[in-house]
Amino acid sequence: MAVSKKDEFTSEEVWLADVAKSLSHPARIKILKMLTEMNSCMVGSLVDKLPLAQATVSQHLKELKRVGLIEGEIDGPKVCYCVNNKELAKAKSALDKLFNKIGCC
Amino acid sequence: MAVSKKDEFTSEEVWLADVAKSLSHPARIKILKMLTEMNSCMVGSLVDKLPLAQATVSQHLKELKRVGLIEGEIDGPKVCYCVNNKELAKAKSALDKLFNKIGCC
DNA sequence: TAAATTCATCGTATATTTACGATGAACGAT
DNA sequence: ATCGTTCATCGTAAATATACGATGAATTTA
Repeated sequence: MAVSKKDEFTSEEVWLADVAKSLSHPARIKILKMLTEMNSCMVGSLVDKLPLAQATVSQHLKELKRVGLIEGEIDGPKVCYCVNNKELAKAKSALDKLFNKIGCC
Repeated sequence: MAVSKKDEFTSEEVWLADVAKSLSHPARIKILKMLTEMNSCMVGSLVDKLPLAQATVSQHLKELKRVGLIEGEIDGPKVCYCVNNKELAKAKSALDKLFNKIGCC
């Protein structure tokens, strides 16, 4: 974008937009589901089940980690990713609040 | 992106990601709130209260309209925008479903 | 009809996102 | 110590997103 104007909005709006951004790619939505469903959560397992290269999956994981929706724990040469229930609940609650606020035009 | 891989995901995942994308900018979140709060919903009124140029606001409205979260009704030389409660409810429900599905790692 | 208002769209510049192969770091196994 | 595995990061290419001024279409008003 030319120059970001995000400073001009409330931090709540910026944060919620950021959470939404982290959910704005089908691969990341699928990853969140997979981390819940799979017993194993090694990156390799995710790569096997996604139509994306390892580097790309790693990038998506980084984005989810950036906003705190997942956490990674190093386990030898592997990394075990896990959803962050606390942050997830916070996001759910904020989205609920937004959707309850809007929609009575 | 190089070449989109979105075809490789379910249409539900793609749609939900698309809804999230439409919420992924603070201006669009603010617009949804404003359309709910304001009695008037003319584009000019939105532009007055946003730190963005008219052309930019129009682009954000287009994005919200694209996914169906708002609708615009022509009223003379003006356009009255309005949240689409039906689509909003659908989005809320789908996000609820997602958040209930994930998060028990 | 002419002028003013309202808004979408075009053109454009810059930033960010998405995707991949290649490389490198960390670790376990041999 | 060397090798293979696992994953993050770098570099890069192409697509999208964000922002704005300028322009144009539609409509109302003078």
